[in-house]
Amino acid sequence: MAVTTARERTRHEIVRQAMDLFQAGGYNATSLQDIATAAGCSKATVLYHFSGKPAVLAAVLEPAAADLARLVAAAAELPRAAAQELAIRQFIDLAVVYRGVIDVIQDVIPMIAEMPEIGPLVADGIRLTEYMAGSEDPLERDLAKFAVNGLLGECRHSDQRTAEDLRRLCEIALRRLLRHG
Amino acid sequence: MAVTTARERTRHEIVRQAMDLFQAGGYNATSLQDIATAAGCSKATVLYHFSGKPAVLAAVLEPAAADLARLVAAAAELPRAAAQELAIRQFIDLAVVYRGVIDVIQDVIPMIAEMPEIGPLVADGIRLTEYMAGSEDPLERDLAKFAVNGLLGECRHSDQRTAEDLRRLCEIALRRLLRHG
DNA sequence: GTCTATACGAAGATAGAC
DNA sequence: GTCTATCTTCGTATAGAC
Repeated sequence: MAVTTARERTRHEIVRQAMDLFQAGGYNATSLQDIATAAGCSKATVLYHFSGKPAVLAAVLEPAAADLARLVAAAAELPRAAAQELAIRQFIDLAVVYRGVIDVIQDVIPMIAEMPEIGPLVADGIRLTEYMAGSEDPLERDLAKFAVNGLLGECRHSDQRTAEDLRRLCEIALRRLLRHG
Repeated sequence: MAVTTARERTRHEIVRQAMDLFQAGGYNATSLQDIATAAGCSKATVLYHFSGKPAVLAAVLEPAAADLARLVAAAAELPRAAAQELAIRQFIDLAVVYRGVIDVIQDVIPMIAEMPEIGPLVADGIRLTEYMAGSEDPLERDLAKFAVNGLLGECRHSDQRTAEDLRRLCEIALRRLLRHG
């Protein structure tokens, strides 16, 4: 698919500009008009390519969502202890790589229930916390969710922290919080 | 002050209804019209009593903000180890008592920078994490923030968990994350 | 002082011309 | 496929009734 249609070019440019705007100013503070202006088209054009603002968000999150889905699928093939090991290690990798995207997600958590477009991402996220817990004990599961919430918070304004600092902090926090069972 | 003026009654009713609506549907999803209708007055009346929607939020958060300010002031009087002890124990108490309010705060974190009305609350929250860290080591401070972020997340949809479960989870998580130094 | 009525600009979204 | 024009609802502002 080296052929790039006009449709694909416009779509891609909208997603690219939306990503930058979401990261710089947050999802809610970015209007469709802002995105349209940055992409060099009209608001109506954005809404021709995407069914609404949430659909633009879903397109921005898509690469991270795909990697997360791959991780969850891989963990499903493993025995519990190995799945926990994989989930923890890979989750930190994903968090570091996609920390800008996670910063965007923060903005949006309160409205997740009203955005079916990113439902699969959320479902995979929950499944990941279950693998990270490494147990069906409700307390361990809550601690895993606690860990993920803490990590999400650390990705806020993630441009003010180096990738190495973030990785080190995540490793220590997850080691302290999890696998005490 | 047993005398309740009409002014105070209207104001109080607006705050009470706003609290319920914010908790049920979130701050962003609740319009001034919703609040006015629930309180049995017009949108303009809400804006007569409060300078804008953020001011309504500040009034809703005020009791929690006052208790947090008292806690921070008390911690400031103590030596570091005692302040850490107090901060951790009391923070859990506040989180359990005000878990509904914390649920509301979640909705609003992304826009905190543009809401000077709740600036003092935020400043006290940051100071509290410093006491909870019990050290000026940047890593311990980040872990304390990590702990607070995790706890905020656990207060989401807090009506689906008993106060005892929440308290137990918080105590375990904070014990694991903090005072390892 | 307390409140209603009305109006404004910007938001997300839709309809229809080109 | 992209545009302009339009709709509704939001937060906000103000003029004036009682």
